[in-house]
Amino acid sequence: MTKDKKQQLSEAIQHNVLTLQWAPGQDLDESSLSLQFGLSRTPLREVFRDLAGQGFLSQKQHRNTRVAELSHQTLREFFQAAPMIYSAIMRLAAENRTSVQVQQLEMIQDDFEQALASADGQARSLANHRFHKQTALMANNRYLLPSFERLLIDHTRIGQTFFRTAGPDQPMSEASDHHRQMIAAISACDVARAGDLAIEHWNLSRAQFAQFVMPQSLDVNLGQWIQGEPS
Amino acid sequence: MTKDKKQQLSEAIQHNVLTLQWAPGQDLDESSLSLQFGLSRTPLREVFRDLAGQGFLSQKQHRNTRVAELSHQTLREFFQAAPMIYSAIMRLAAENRTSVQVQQLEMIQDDFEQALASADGQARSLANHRFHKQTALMANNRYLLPSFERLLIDHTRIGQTFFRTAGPDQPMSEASDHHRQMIAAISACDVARAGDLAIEHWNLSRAQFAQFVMPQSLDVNLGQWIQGEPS
DNA sequence: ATTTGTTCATTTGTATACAAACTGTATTCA
DNA sequence: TGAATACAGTTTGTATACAAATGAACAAAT
Repeated sequence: MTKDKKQQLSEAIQHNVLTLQWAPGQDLDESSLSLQFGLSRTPLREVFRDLAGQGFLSQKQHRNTRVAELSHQTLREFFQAAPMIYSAIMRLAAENRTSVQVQQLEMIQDDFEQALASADGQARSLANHRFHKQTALMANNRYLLPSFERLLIDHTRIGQTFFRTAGPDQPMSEASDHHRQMIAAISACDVARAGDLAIEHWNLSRAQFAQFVMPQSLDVNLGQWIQGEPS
Repeated sequence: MTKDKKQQLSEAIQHNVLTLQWAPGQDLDESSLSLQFGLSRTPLREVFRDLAGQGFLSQKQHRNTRVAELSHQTLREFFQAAPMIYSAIMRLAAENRTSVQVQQLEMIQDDFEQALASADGQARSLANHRFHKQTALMANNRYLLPSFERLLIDHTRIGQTFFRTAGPDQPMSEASDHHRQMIAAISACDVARAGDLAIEHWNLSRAQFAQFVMPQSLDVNLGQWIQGEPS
């Protein structure tokens, strides 16, 4: 049972984008990818279009498809939207979750803790991604989902540095504690508590961002400077 | 300068979906549409995919593309998400707007008032759609935008009945007043006031929904009953 | 009489050839 | 030398032919 090739391609792209193996703004080549995945350009372009719609890639007329940019302006918009959406998703998850979904979330959290124990930054980060994606599934709201997923994509990309660098110590285990408390709140349908936890968890992330992102954001500005200067 | 055919097609589809000329759940035929618009199936399918990603259409593997459904469950999710997103967009619009955008919004509002004066329900509804879409542009946040646009699509579809039925009297002029006050708040960068107005405006909509939508929602349930019964 | 299986027509999905648009290089002219 | 332009090569966009999947009609069997 070889899984759908388009699905495989889509997941591979998502993986490469989320883990920063493909850098923000990086160009993608249709023909080489279609060769690599044994697909013709038509279905490949459909996958590109889907992923562009979801915020993984970005497309412009007659220009090559790129990995979605991650600029200074992007970060600003991110901070404006994230706390509200995260807490809303968490509240709705507590309200609408099914018990099966709670069990799945617990399994995902087990994976996350295992990943934390390992030294593999990508595994940690992706497990964290899956955890939050599952909460969004539990919230079960088609209107909020697209915004949340876009936030999560960039949150995961920004968090790469953090998950790669940090050991299995303080802030990591704090995040994991939050996850456990979230599961408890969601499981108990405690809407208010779930919302509060989202904010608390978010504040932890914000601290990480301040530490790890700002240098990168500086790099971006530097790049613009260099481009603007005479050679 | 004949505009891009794909663009034309996309706008035509959006129009038909928003005005309910194409009913929720209605099947679309690729070959007939591609004939009609003088496009081959390849670019047509790309437009379908885009619009499905934006929430106008819905697609499933090996099944024909349909107009996005509008079910009882959808409405429930709509009411859970709309107040929060609407007020957030309005607050951000007040924060981030440019003066050019304010001028554009005023022009759109003029169109809206003209449409109200006319008897054309579609024109009213679409003008209202454009007004709110412009506020979303002013909010200038790529994360919130997709959720807001999805909400607006279904808001406009649900509102069709209302805009078609009502005369140019009480609730209509109240909505228009709200728009004017929103423009003032946004123009003055009064973030809190803009957020409050969004809620107020939304409550007006909610009242309309209670009046006009519930019968439709009953129809849906009825349809399910009939299907479940032996003939 | 209802269910199960098979066939065929229709529709969706993919490959490929071709057309249009863009990018970089070289050449021309001031 | 420098700007503008024309050309070539590469990449994106479209048309079309073909393959795969689905659903409806009909036959067979329990």
